[in-house]
Amino acid sequence: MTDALYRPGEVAAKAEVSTRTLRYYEELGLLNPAGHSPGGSRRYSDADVTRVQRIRELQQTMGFDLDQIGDILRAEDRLDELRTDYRTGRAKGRERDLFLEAMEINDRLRGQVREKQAVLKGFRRELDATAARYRQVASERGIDLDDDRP
Amino acid sequence: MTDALYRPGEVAAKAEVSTRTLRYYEELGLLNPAGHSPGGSRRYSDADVTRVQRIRELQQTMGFDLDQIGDILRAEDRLDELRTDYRTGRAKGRERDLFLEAMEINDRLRGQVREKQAVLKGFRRELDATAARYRQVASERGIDLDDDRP
DNA sequence: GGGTAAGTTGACGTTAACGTCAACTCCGCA
DNA sequence: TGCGGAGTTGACGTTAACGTCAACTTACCC
Repeated sequence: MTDALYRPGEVAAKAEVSTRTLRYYEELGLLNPAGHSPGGSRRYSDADVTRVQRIRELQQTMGFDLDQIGDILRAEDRLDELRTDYRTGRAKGRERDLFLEAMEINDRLRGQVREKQAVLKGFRRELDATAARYRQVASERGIDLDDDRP
Repeated sequence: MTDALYRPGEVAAKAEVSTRTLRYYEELGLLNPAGHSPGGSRRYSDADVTRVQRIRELQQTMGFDLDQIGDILRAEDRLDELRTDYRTGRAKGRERDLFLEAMEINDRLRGQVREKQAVLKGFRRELDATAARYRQVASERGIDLDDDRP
């Protein structure tokens, strides 16, 4: 249970973003500092740090824009909410509805990921096929591609 | 061998982009109309159309920006060039070098795709795991998620 | 407790990837 | 051959995702 709080600069370094970016994410409602110093300076938790890293991953390698990322994060936050509701017994007779909502959110995300995976797979197949063609022609011509000649 | 030529508006419709986008791609050197009408209006070939579609795919689902896409397209164009050089015998004694260059280009692209695939796989595993947890807890509690109650 | 590095808000600047006029020109066909 | 829709260049507008600068205020460290 590490409940350390970090200053903006530290978080920025850890997540490889600028402090401006942290404030921008906050402005968009994607990130909220775990707390503030008595003077009003932002203090971030470990969870905040991983959240920033997650945003970057979703943005860079998944290609989502910050708006879609907002949707995803809100969905995930909602899942956490539902879980707590459930565990604290606050769900009363609504457990099944909670589960259904949670799984619907989950399914939506999975759909998006699968789509991207399919496109990537196709792209990669092309590349592999091209590589194979090169190798074959080379071998037909008796050219050794693996040998590192001086 | 369909050597039909299309007008900007037709291409825009086929590829679901604006004519402005076509001119922008041309400005960036990503796309060059197969020809022009006597009066100077652009005329595109089928190859041009698929090139536009490819640009969009690389941009939207692969998350590359137009600059990186430029690199990729140039690499692929270079591969074509090498192939023609090779087939027309223009390569003389350089065949092996040509192959090596071609495969290096190919490998770079494959590396980028693999990276993205890895991240996607991880993301999807998380989602699957979450879904599995929900299902398990639900079954433990005797909640039937598949049934559509009225 | 005083200096300096770090943080704050506010505002304007920047870049990519187009959208949107405006003012002409071109193309196809009746 | 004339006319309405499609195309052309040039220029300026727009949005997302920050960068940057200014003018202060806070936070630590000796």
